[in-house]
Amino acid sequence: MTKPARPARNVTLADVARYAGVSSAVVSYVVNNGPRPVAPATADRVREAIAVLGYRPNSHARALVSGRTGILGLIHPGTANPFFGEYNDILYEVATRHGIALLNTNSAGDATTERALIESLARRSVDGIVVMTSMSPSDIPQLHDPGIPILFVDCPFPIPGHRTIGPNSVAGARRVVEHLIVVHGHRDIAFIAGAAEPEEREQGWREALRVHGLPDGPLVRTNYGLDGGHAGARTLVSGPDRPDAIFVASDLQAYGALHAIHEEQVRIPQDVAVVSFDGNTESAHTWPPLTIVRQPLAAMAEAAIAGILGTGSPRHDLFDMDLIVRQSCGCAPDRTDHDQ
Amino acid sequence: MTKPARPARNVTLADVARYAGVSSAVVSYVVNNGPRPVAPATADRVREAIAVLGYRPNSHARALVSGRTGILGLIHPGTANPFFGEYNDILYEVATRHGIALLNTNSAGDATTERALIESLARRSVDGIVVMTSMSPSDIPQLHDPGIPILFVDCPFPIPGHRTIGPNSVAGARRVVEHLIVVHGHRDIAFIAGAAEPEEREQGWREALRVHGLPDGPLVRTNYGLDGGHAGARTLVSGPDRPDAIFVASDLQAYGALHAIHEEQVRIPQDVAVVSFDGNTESAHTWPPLTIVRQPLAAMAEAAIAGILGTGSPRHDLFDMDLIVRQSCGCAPDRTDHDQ
DNA sequence: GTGAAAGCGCTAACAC
DNA sequence: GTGTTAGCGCTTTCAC
Repeated sequence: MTKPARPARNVTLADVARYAGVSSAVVSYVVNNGPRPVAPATADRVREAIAVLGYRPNSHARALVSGRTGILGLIHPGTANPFFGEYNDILYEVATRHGIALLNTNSAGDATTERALIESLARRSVDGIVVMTSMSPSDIPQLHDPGIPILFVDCPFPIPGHRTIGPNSVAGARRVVEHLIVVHGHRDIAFIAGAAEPEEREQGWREALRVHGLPDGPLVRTNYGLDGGHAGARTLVSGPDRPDAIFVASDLQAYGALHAIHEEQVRIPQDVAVVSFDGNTESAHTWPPLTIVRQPLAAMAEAAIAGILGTGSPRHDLFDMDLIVRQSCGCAPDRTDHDQ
Repeated sequence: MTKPARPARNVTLADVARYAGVSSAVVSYVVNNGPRPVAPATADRVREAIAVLGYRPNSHARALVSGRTGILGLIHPGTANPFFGEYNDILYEVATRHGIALLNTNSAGDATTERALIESLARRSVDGIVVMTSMSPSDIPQLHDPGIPILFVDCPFPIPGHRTIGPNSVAGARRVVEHLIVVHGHRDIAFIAGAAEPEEREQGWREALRVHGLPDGPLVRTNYGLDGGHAGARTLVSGPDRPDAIFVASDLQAYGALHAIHEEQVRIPQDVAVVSFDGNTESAHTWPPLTIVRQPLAAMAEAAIAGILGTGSPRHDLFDMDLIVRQSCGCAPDRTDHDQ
């Protein structure tokens, strides 16, 4: 990556100062609107010099002096998963509103990679790190202090010494499963789980069943991808005792599940109802449109950025999820529901 | 993992030097493996000092001296769109392999925002910018030289003075439409277009029709989102003269289109075949699974990173797309096709 | 093989 | 209201 061909030397503050006939301090004051006042006429001259010379402050020099970079590290498990893609967009929007930029990295959902990324991001001297974590409680002990603030989002459990944010998964899962029970009268409700542990969604599913006096339904543990959902649903639906309904642990898995169920020529929701967890935009456009519990991404992103920028006192915050009823559970179609 | 009261001042090279009883130059040589040799014993002492003190080089000081940051700016239209989400992941993978980090920004598909982002990224002193561009040829004149290398990906047209990379959309579109004509004998093939201009996909569609002596089919111009595809397909399918088949300009629109067609109780592919353009992972799991032409993301990402890191001589490269046949066109199911 | 020292471009005391 | 200047932490030339 040899790239010398650029202007021999970049335009610096000193150049601007010379051109405007002022000191470099004044140029700095103008550029930063402070911390000291500058006479309007002088400021104009400086601004003109900046324009003429095409001056652009060197953010590294600035960071070196001020100690802050205006850049936050972000670790996600891959934006190919639309859930994290949407989360990423919202986090970006909030961060931008705060004038801060995001250095994106991809953990591929692996806790070890995630830890390495935290280290590497710290080395890049970011101001802090937001991680859509893939860690289990058992991974926590191996987490070293990177010397900069870290905040965990999409994190179901508290991490001592850190700010953590997540959806209230137990309540969310319970809510959508109870919809299946109470509104549609389903009694044999299966669960397609992800690989995570502990599994709050599983807990919510069990609670709903228990509270309504129902036995545990079948559980298939699989990966969080499309193919995981596909394989899981095929198993559940092709067997002799097909469940009345399936609660799927994530939208992505649900897309795969829908596919498998259609392949098996089983009707949704007549033969088997399907509901899922996350609430991607696309879940409104599957066939049939998915009934889901949605994570309040905007609120969580807001809290995350505020948290990492603020004092970040260790705390675990759970956000309530919204039930969005569409057709895959058996509810009547509503021509406008896909706009939600 | 309680935060062990952050050291008042960060550990610097000088601290390490002092601790190891050497000069700061030697520490630098050890840290960077050069440019001058260090005696093994000395190097070991230095490495120990680094470990003991928990020294972490300050990347900004380094960037200030070296003039390079190891960070590339990336502009995408939003990772909520899984196509760009996947593109983002692959670009990250390739960039990481080259030891460089990515500062992500979101243009929301708006050319004006995109230009502003280029400016703002340049101000952040990145080494270069990769743009998944949303510009039309008419936006080009307003593009100012940001003083750092820019490379445009997902760019259908050449931009004077810049390296541009894109899929061979005309050929790709033509290929999938010809599949509809040649293999399935469809004659009345509609097109759901995106808002882009010029529209190479439209051109490919027209070419396929023309070459086979078919009249132009109906065209619906809409936005690139799920709802655009939904509305477009509803229009096409609910009218009196429903086409035999629909070519949709992007996967995301196709998802919406599939939804609308199911809602209208029109069978796919028996009553209307659907094919689309991009090739997201999810397209293998829609119902029915989509026949698509796929963009060779890996190859394009490789070329993009190599291009921005290299000399970047202005050039326009088009990459051939792959036809992936699944069921939405009318081809027979294949139990393994969703693994593609 | 190692050390001294000159900056990289900027901010913010501090002096005037 | 403006100028002078001392660093921020690092790389690298140049002496030894």
